[in-house]
Amino acid sequence: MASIRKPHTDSRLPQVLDEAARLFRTQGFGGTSVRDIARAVGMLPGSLYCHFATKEALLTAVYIKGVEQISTAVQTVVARQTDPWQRLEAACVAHLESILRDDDYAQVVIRVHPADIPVANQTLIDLRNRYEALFIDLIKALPLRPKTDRRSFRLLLIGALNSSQTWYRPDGKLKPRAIARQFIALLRQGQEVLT
Amino acid sequence: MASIRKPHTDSRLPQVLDEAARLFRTQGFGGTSVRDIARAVGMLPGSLYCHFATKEALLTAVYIKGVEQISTAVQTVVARQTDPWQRLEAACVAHLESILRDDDYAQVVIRVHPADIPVANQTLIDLRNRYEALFIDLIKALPLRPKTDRRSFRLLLIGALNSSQTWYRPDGKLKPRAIARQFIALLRQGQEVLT
DNA sequence: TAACAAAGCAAACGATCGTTTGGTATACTT
DNA sequence: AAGTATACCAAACGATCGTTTGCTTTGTTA
Repeated sequence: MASIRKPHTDSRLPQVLDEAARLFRTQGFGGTSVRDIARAVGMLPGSLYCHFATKEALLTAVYIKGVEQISTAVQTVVARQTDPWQRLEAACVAHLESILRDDDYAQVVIRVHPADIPVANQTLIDLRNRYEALFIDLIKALPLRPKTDRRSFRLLLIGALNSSQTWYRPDGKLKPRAIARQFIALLRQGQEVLT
Repeated sequence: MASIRKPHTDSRLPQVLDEAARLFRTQGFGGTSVRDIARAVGMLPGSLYCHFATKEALLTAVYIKGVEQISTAVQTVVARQTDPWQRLEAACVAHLESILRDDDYAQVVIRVHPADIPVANQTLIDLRNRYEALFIDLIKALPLRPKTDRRSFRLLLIGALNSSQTWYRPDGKLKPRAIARQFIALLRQGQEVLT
């Protein structure tokens, strides 16, 4: 029988994750050294390795929490809607608010590209896909024209949403809600029944 | 009067650019060392600095060539079409073929994010924008519904196109032509006049 | 043909990187 | 109360990084 020990109550692991997420988001993975993270928390660089075997393992932990949090955010707002299009738009709003404004962890998931982290590449891709699977279901429920390729629809929408990180400015005109509304409108009006 | 001297004919500058583009594309900017590039060309690391003051300056040179080449590719195919929608679709096909298949330089422009290169950030953004301006004109010529926000239209489309680099597989079903056709179809049918 | 400048070699510099090792204090378990 | 594992400190290791310096070769210009 394996007995489970409680960890020390004074562990600074949560703060390590928070600062890592904040720094990875602002400076990228390669642009952030383990010394940066340690300094932000107020500990020594080597101490980080009590919690993580490698820098990539720390990134993976941030990634996991990011996927969890954005998944929760999306599912929460989706549950409040019944109409398929409104559910999708609500998902897009929550997605954008997470990766543009609210959530350092979620921002890392989009900002840090798996292709740039060879040793954790497939792990990070799997985590991304686990989240994007939510959109597969949302789009499956959409009343689209016959012969519409739902995969293309999803790749178009998610690609556009994630790319907003490159041009979004907090002081700009387009806020997350407006972006989602515009994108969904452009896609939705193509699916309306011709009368 | 400034006299112009021809550079040495045996300069390996072109090969340096080629190998840099190839390595930046496959391994990213941070994942490629100047030693990697020098070794690929067959010269010593320090010799690169006869041509470039910094590693970022080398990246910028690759970026410039990438923007030039993809601009040329797009403008060439666009010129063959007259219908606004066909012009846009032709542009998307050329864009995708460049960044997914044909052009190491163009791939670097999309693959390497300005946000990850602080010292050249604005320069790289400006180069990207110079290219994307082509799409502003193409979209301006589109017969869209009244009140359609053309900026959102452009951000949606270009974001989706560029994101294809993260999921595109050369042996997959969706080739560049098909991706462009699908994306344009999804956007175009929303603009058709209701009868 | 003499002078000059570009291209590259050879070797190293200083800095920074991720990580390791060994010791210590503390909190939890039994 | 004794034992044990966790969390962190302190200090350093080895590797790799972008870059610099001084010299040599070579092609171009005048």
